[in-house]
Amino acid sequence: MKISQKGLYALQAMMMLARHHDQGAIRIRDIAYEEVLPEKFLELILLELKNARLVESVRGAKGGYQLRRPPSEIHLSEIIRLIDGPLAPFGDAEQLRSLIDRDLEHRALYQVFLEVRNAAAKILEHTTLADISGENLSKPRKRPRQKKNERASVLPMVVSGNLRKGRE
Amino acid sequence: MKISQKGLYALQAMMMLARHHDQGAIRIRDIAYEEVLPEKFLELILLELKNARLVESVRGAKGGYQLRRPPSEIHLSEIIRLIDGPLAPFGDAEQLRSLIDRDLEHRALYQVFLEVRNAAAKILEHTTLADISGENLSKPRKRPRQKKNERASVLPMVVSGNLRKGRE
DNA sequence: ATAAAGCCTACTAAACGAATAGGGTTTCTG
DNA sequence: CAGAAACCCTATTCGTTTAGTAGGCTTTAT
Repeated sequence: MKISQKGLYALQAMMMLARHHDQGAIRIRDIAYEEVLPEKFLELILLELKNARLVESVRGAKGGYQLRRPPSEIHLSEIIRLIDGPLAPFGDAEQLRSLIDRDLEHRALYQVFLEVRNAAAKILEHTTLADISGENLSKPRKRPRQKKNERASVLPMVVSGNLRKGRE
Repeated sequence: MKISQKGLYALQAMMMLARHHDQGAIRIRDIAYEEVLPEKFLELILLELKNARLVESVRGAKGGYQLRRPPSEIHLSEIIRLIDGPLAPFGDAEQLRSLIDRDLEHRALYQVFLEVRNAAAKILEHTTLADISGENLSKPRKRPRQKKNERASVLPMVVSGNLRKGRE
């Protein structure tokens, strides 16, 4: 899966809405300004997010956008799938399963593709806006406590020694 | 990371060359025929694989292509990075690390992207052509034995109960 | 009434993806 | 040594996608 510029904008906008959750509707202009996104393009993205029922709009003067669910119940996978399509590196999961069944010659290759998509899904289907938007101001009633540097579960802290091999 | 049609062709061609490893050079036409790939397009791909020194060519009549290393020493990540670029879902690993350092607002998001890329890298940097090309005829001197259904390490056997949620 | 918002469709320029075309160069073989 | 058989390499094409921009329409607060 490739995340496009548009996909990144969508994620950033959603993070911003998560930060300002329970502050009522936020205007497109304010989101665009705060996140430094092209306003008209953002408008299209929010429209899409609204049609997918991830956000809701308030029309007319004093209108704007807000999340339809609490940040802790919106997974990154939902946003990414909506804007950039399936998580699999090639085709989608269903297609890969079918190829694994039918294309004996390349079965093992598609199996690897499916493994990659499952690894991505595992992460993105378990990470929510609450995990990444730095707004544990709302309901942080889980786990003992953590002074600063919250969301320790999501940030693997340096991710450890990394197989680096030239490019990438 | 998104694997393009071209990337898939490259992987298929390499798998084919792996199967016919130690049989000398194979003509483009034969690869194209056996794998059912557009011949002229495949030619470009092989040229690229040659320039990246993953394969070598024999020119003139009776010429063709062959792997430069044994299949067990060619990782899928090498082919994918060459043809389709970095494994990260957005930018590349280096860029993501830099964004994690510099963009405090979106730090956690980029961290998630990096996790996804690391998960993909872990799989693709550890899977070789030998693992997926079904040619354990060469040097199968590892692990006790396995009658049929070899390469058990690579095929997670159904991948277990899968978080399925509508699309993907 | 009017201004402030979101709604929605259309358009565009540039880049990318997937090929195709065709002549050039090298090498085997008779 | 003359073909023919291969790979070599650059250019071109055509359709799609990406990343926007434009602008009028509708709804609502004041």
